[in-house]
Parts: sequence; structure tokens; C-alpha cells
Amino acid sequence: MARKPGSRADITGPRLREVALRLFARDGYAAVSMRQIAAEVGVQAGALYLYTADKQSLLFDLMKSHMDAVLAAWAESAAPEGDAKLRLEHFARFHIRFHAARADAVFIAYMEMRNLTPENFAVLEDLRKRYERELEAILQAGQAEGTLNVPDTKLAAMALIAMLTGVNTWFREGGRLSRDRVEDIYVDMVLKAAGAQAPAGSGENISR
Amino acid sequence: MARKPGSRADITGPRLREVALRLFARDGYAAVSMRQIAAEVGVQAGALYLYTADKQSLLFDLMKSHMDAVLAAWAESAAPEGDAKLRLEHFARFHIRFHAARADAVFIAYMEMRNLTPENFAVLEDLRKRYERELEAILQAGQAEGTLNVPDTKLAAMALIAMLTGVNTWFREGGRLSRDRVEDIYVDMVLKAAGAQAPAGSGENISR
DNA sequence: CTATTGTCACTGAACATGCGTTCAATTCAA
DNA sequence: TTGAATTGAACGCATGTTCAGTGACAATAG
Repeated sequence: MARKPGSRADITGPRLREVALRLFARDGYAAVSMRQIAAEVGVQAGALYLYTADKQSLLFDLMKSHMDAVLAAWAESAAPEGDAKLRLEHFARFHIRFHAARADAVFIAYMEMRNLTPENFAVLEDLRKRYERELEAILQAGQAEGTLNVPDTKLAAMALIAMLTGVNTWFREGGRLSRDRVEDIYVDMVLKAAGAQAPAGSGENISR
Repeated sequence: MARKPGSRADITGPRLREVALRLFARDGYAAVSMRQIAAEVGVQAGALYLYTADKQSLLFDLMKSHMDAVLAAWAESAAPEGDAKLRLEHFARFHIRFHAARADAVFIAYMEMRNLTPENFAVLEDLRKRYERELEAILQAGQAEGTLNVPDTKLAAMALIAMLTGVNTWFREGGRLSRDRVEDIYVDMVLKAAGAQAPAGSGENISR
């Protein structure tokens, strides 16, 4: 046998990426073999090398695509007119929603950094920092305005992102809390942690 | 050659665990071979099997020892008399200090869960949840007292721990901020996120 | 203080298996 | 009929683990 019936490059290519994303997220880059990926794609291992230079590039492409998508989506998301507190809420909601919709990619982006070559690592770290700086800029503006109060904007940015990204480690659709409810609670905690004054009328508790 | 001069079981055993902890943390469980570990211990790979049944047990033992140590240290740490807000601060400081002192073990405990067999996974998840419940109990008490204000104690416990543990991903001794300063800032954010009223006299900012 | 013994700690080779990757051959789609 | 998509075998190497063999040490005997 050689070429298979129904084989098409514009199908196998994307499928490779889908499968690799899912398997890397589930079992980890090092624990997934090219033969496993090929089996799920429905192809022999050799055929994968028509679509990726090697395993490392496959990982890097997945991670870079994800980070590019995050930054692009953030840039396109309509930043609300208003004070930094409003923009912080916008950021928190954006972050939770975007990341909830791509749990696998997020997981890989956080877990597999150490499996990148130094060059690839540097590229992705730069993108990650760029995203962090978006949040930091909001915190700085809030500090200047007086609508937020954080002792150290750099540190707070990392702390808040760690908290927000943590949602992904436990949230599963259909659990005790709805996705919207979880989002509201996290937003509430983020705003409080950043020293925002309680919004008018929200009182001491948020309810739904 | 056979037995080496100066060889002693009470030295090689602990060394194996030290080396494995460091290498697993640096490169990941799957990426570290028994031969690599053996080389750093200063021994041939076969000798490791005098000290561990297999690679999986080695990982599990390291992770379980860590979680046992966390829970034991927390149980022994003198819980302060006082309201939940005070106890939350105590928890936050305990967590940051204990985890900062064992960065490698913490990293492994978070990253390598998926490399455990289902049975070992269950054991460790149980220990992790036990620790989470310690924090949750404080939050519940605070909610009842009125000294804290969290919309959902279970969720808040996970969120706060994610934030606190995030310190380990970036903090390095000798950086821009001292360990104590970082601790203070995180404690400030944790208390705020949990809806604690500002401590008398602390005003809007913490300074040092 | 020396000789002898037994066990302890370790070596080094071997085993079967799996890995990432390459490539000539082959078959299907256009 | 041509070129694209894929196979399947092969490469060299690394993996976790086992085990017979052996040198080094501790305890004992003389």
C-alpha cells in the first residue's frame, strides 16, 4: 500500500494539529509519541513529516499559535472607554472566557515551556510577557488614577494572571457552578485584590 | 569492579531522592532517565533499584513526602488565636514561606500529577484537597464572623492557593524584591481578595 | 592484632521494547 | 500521465528493568 483513498493534505494537516494538541494536553509532550499521534490521525508515522519538520516544531507551532491568538483576540476585543477599574474587569472577563474556550492550548502553554529549545522558549516567553504587560499597564493606570491600589504592578499582574489561569485546572462544564457564575466570582476577587473600591450598589456581596 | 570504596546505603538512598527531585523539577519526569539520575548520584543505573522499586514509585514517594510535609508543617504551625482574618494571614504567610523553601518539590507536585498511576494520583489528590480544606475552613469561619467576605469559599480557596503558589514560578532570590517584601504584597492581595477590611492603621497602601 | 567469614553495595552486560526520523517504493487524485 | 500523499521498512539509539558476578566492608574467631 502507499497513498490511501481519500487522502488530502488540507485535511491531514489540520487533523495532525488537533490530535497533537489534545494528546499533548492529556499526557504531556514527552509522553506522546509520533506513532501515537499518527495512529489517531489515521496515518503512518512517516506521513506526519510532510506537515511538520519534527516533533519539537510541532509543539512550538501549537504554542506560538496559541499565544498569537491570545494577543490578537485581546487587541481586537473592544477595550471599554472608562477608568482602569472598568478595564481591569474587562481584562479579567476576557481572560477567563478566552482561556476557558481553549483549555488544551492553555494547559500546554503553561506546562510544556521546559520542553522547548532555548530559542523557541525565548520567543514564547516574550509573547507571554507582552500579555502580562497589557494587564500591568491597566494596573499602573489605575494606580495613577486612584481607582486601583496595588503595591507593585509587576508582581500583581503575575499574581492575578496565576489566579485567573488557575480556573482551568479545575473548572468543568456541568459542575456545581455555571461558567458565568465562576466568571463573576473571579472578577470580584480580582477587583478586590487590585484594591478597587466596591462598585456603587454592589454592596458587600455579589449575588445572582 | 563491583562494590565501590566508600559506598554506603544510608548515603546513596537520600542522594537518589535529592537528585531525582532536582532533575524531575528541572526537566520533567518523562524527560529524565534512570541512567541520568544514576550518573548524578555517582552510581550505575542498576544500583538505583536497591532504593526504589521502579521509576513510578520514585516519583510517587517524592510527591507524597512533600504533601505529607506540607500538612504536617501546617498542623504544627501554631495557629494564632483570633479571628479568621488573622488566621488567613497566618495561612498565607505559612504557604508562601513553606513553598518558597521547597520550590522543586512544589513544582513537581503541580506538574507531574498526570504521570502518576491512577491509584497514586488518587492518594495525592486526596492530600491536596485536605490542604485546600484547611484554607476553606478559615474562609468559612470568616464569612460566618463577618471578618471576611467571599462569594464561594470552595472556589476562593482554590483561587487563592493558585495565586500563592504562582509565586514559585517567578520568584528568585536576589531579584528586584526581597522575599519578605514579596510575602507582604501577596498577603495584602490575599486579604483584599478575601474581602477582609483593611487592618486598623494600614491605610490604603502597605509600605516598607 | 590478624584471619576469616558473610553480607552488603554495586557493576556491567543484557533484554525487549520503543523512540524520532528518513526514504525508496507505490498508489491514488487530478 | 503526472505529481502529490502515503506506506512500511529500516536506522541507530535510548529506555526501564533484571541479575549473575564481585569487590568492600563489618563482625567474629583465634
